[in-house]
Amino acid sequence: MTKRGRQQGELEQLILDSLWDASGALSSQQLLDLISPDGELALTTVLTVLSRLTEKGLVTREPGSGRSLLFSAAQTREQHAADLMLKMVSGAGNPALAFSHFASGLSASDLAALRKSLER
Amino acid sequence: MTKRGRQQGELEQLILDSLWDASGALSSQQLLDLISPDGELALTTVLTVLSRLTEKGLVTREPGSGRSLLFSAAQTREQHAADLMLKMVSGAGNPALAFSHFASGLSASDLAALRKSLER
DNA sequence: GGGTAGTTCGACATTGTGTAGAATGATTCT
DNA sequence: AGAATCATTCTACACAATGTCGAACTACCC
Repeated sequence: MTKRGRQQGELEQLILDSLWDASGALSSQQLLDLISPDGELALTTVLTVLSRLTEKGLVTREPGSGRSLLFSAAQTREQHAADLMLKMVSGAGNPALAFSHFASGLSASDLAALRKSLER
Repeated sequence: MTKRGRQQGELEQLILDSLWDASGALSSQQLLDLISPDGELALTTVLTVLSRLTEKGLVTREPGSGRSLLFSAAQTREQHAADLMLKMVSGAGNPALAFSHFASGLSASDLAALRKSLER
């Protein structure tokens, strides 16, 4: 067997979600306040995860005021979800069949949204 | 941090794929022959992975001839892919937006298949 | 120039996966 | 029945990804 392919951790996901929910870019300290208001986590923990997410290309960094950095998600939450869905399709065998299962699992409103997005 | 919810390893995927490609249920030995015709892997390796996949609910086992067991995938490849896609949708934030990204990433033929599967 | 806020480095624990030898248990052969 | 056989389960170890930080480092501000 050769080597592996990635995972998605819980804290990584939490941080990504926080970045997506935020209006703009956030500092590490702001992230910490959002994720762990009770001071459960250390700031360095957040920073470590942020650098790992950056390595994976999921987060970007830009200089903020002074010595600090501002972090933001590299893609929107929706683009990210869509990318993952597309990856599933490639490994789905018979896409037409997969789509029909997929469609039957969608809620009525999601189904309507999907139809609409295909209209153009 | 509390507990996790995992992903998919390489050998696990290979075994799932073999089960999906097979016409019917397979014995551990048949699986081994498919996956590692050169005898690179040990039979116990395959069995360990099979029991992990069974724990995850991805593989089912039934009694075969004699002492042996027959393994098969719990769902079709397409159902599995669809389930994963549906899970993405729930975490996608704005599904309508996710769908439009998704649609623009599909090939023409996949797009046609998706449209058709929504027609009823 | 020294203090400080914020980052990077290095470290250690936990868990998931790959890998397989040893132990167990059922089937069959004589 | 007792022995030989052979598939499964148990136990174990290695390695990578992730969670978690303390310590060291460094740029900025006064």
